[in-house]
Amino acid sequence: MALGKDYEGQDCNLARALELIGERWTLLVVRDALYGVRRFGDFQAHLDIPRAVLAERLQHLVQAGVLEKRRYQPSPPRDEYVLTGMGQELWPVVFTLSRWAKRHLPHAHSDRIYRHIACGTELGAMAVCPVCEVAVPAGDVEMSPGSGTARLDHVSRALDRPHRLLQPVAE
Amino acid sequence: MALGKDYEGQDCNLARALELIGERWTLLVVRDALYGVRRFGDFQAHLDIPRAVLAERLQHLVQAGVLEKRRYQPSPPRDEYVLTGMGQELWPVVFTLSRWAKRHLPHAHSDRIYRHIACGTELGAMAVCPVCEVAVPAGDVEMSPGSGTARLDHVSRALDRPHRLLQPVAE
DNA sequence: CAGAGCTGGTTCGGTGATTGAACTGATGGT
DNA sequence: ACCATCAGTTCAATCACCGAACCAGCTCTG
Repeated sequence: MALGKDYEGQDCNLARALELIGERWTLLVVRDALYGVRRFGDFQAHLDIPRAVLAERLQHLVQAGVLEKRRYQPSPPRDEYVLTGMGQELWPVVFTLSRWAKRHLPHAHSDRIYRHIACGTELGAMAVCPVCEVAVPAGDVEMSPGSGTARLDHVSRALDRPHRLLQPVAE
Repeated sequence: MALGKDYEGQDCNLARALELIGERWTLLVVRDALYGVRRFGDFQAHLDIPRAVLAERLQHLVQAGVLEKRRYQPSPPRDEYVLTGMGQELWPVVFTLSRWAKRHLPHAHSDRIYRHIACGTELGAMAVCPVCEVAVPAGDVEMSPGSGTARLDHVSRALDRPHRLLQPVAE
């Protein structure tokens, strides 16, 4: 969002959360991270976001402890951004909101399907597996794309195959 | 946020949802509506939001079908904004995000407590009642304020007493 | 009946965030 | 030496947000 960025007067958990992940693009960055996107260029290609904004958002998320910046090769020095435990626990938020949109917003096409890997069942309300009756964490979820994407970048193509959440997208 | 407002390239439910409720203030308006705030002046007093922005957000939410504008007195003509079914189903989103903030963000004080009215149990993950084992809709939730608010407006004071969600705040 | 007050907005100039395009810098491949 | 890749940074123009002031319909009070 273009937000002035704080909600100072609101002494409320929700407002605190929104100061962090309520900024424009931020929750989509988290979603991509859940999908296994880790590199600056991959976020950029998939989200089509101005590089300056992406850099700023990643830095915020690292500062807040949602992402961790981690060197994956020494030379040339390259870093990747990986979700921390705290970041992974945003999965229910992302899932719940996405599910709401699917049920209530008209133009929500491209419905990806999320299954509990242990049993293959599609997740129900609140990211709970209706068979196992447990809340399924992101790492135990497989995503299969619904109708395929209209995007052509390499990240979108990689995500067009069934894919375990948090697993790095194949290059 | 100052958000540009669309995420055109993202053929994704989440992006659709964020185009609507991802704008600055919007989710706080929904939260207040869940708390039973209905009138323009009450939203304004409680959120401390510029009136122009509030007017625009309310209009968006009405257009999208999240809120309904309803005349509550003929003369002088006065309207109130009430959550539709679609709007009420944002409760799990609000609860999940609020709970995440409470668990993971440092300065999340003022933790309100949410109980299942039928049995008095505090809600667990995903807005599920741990005793009854059902997902509790907003109308069956009672909120009690945790540590009391720092705000002095009449809406905050009204919400400082235990209160059933969706029930209009007493004037 | 004049004037003040309440509710629910709209208008407006100034500030700050976002955008896209161009540029940098370190490194590696040929 | 030359080109390419990755991960950013810089910059001018645009857009959204901000707060304060203004407005309109109606009612209440003196």
